[in-house]
Amino acid sequence: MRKENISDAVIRRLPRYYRQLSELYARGITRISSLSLGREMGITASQIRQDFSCFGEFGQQGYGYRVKELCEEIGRILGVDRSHHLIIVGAGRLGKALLQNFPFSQCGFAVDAAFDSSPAVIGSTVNGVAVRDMDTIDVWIRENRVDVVVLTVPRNAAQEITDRLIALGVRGFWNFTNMELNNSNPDVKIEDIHFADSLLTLSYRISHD
Amino acid sequence: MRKENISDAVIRRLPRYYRQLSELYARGITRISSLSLGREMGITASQIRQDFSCFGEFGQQGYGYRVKELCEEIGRILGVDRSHHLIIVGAGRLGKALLQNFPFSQCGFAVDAAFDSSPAVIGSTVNGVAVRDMDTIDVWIRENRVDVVVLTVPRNAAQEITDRLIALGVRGFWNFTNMELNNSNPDVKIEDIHFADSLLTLSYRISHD
DNA sequence: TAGATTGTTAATCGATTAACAATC
DNA sequence: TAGATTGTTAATCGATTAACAATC
Repeated sequence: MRKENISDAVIRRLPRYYRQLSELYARGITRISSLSLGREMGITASQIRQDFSCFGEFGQQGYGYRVKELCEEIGRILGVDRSHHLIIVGAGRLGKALLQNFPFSQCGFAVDAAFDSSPAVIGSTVNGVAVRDMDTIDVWIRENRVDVVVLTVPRNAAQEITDRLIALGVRGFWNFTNMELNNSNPDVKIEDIHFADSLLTLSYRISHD
Repeated sequence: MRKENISDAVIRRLPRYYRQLSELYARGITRISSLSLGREMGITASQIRQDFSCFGEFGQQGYGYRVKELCEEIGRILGVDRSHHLIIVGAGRLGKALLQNFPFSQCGFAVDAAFDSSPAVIGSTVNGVAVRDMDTIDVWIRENRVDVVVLTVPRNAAQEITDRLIALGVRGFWNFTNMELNNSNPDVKIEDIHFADSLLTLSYRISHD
């Protein structure tokens, strides 16, 4: 039974399913049951079937799921096939490291440009992506499709730049600034990467039990 | 009422409380009620009081919480005051970027060394930290305290290196390899940073609703 | 003292798990 | 056909919220 409202917990499991199924496919495995997929991932077969059933009926009774088809299906649900357009705002060390290392295209994202306000990097090219003057971002966004902005600017500039980009119509932010960004517009989606929170969680777990 | 078993959901909120309280303290605010803290963070006062009560009684009826004390208390719970010892395994772009940018000391971690197997980086120093030969890591771990290993090695080497480090007694891993690491030892704590999962979650949310 | 706000118990809500009829 | 495994409904479990006596 397809649902209209998918819970956050389910959504956050989708990339894991996608990753696991891609690996199974790479290993040459063509079919899998919820039971064995669950064993590999450390979750119950029940949960897997519940999760998938939010989006449709992808399996066959008595057989299981076809790995390739299910993987593609989940990819479509995640939007991997949509070739979203993305720009990087802040071409410091972190911005550059992402440009050089992160497989944006595998996630369905085309990196169209990077922006920075430092003359030291403006005009340079990182991994085939031109670094442009931050002052020209307004024009650029009006003339180009931008689905997601990767925020790798300094903490203190983060909120101001975000407000400006939202006003220009940007609706997706991948936030590396370690700042909790304020935003009242429900159409704006912000996904935070909080390195410190992650490390502190680990710190807690090695300090206790 | 102090609890023995703290849920994962609570633990993952602790760094957020810590961050928020640090900011309040920096702003010069000395006291806060669960109600106003909740407003700032977008969670209910009830949840805040429940969360804190897992660890002790930090507030005063009719008054609220002293920001400085509560912040320090949560810091202690997270282990920020313990000066944990950490090494970086894999001094490629990502490892270097973390060394240069991440405030390990603010999280209570001392970075004692980095390791890599490439002669191009062995012997160099990144942000004051020496990059050593991966072949010498066994000896090093035996002679030095290592609470956490930051894993920034290539995907295909990740599992093998992890197994080796676990055998050497390492119990905490901050995993940037984008691999699901297998581990059967319940004392070993692994905290994953899955960039791709995060971006795909964002992709889903901008593609739907 | 009166007002405010805690810590905690009880009620609600939502997510996970179990069970099973449907069917490949 | 018999066995396997799905999709879905019902039961359970856990986490969040509400309520309130205790008390600063």
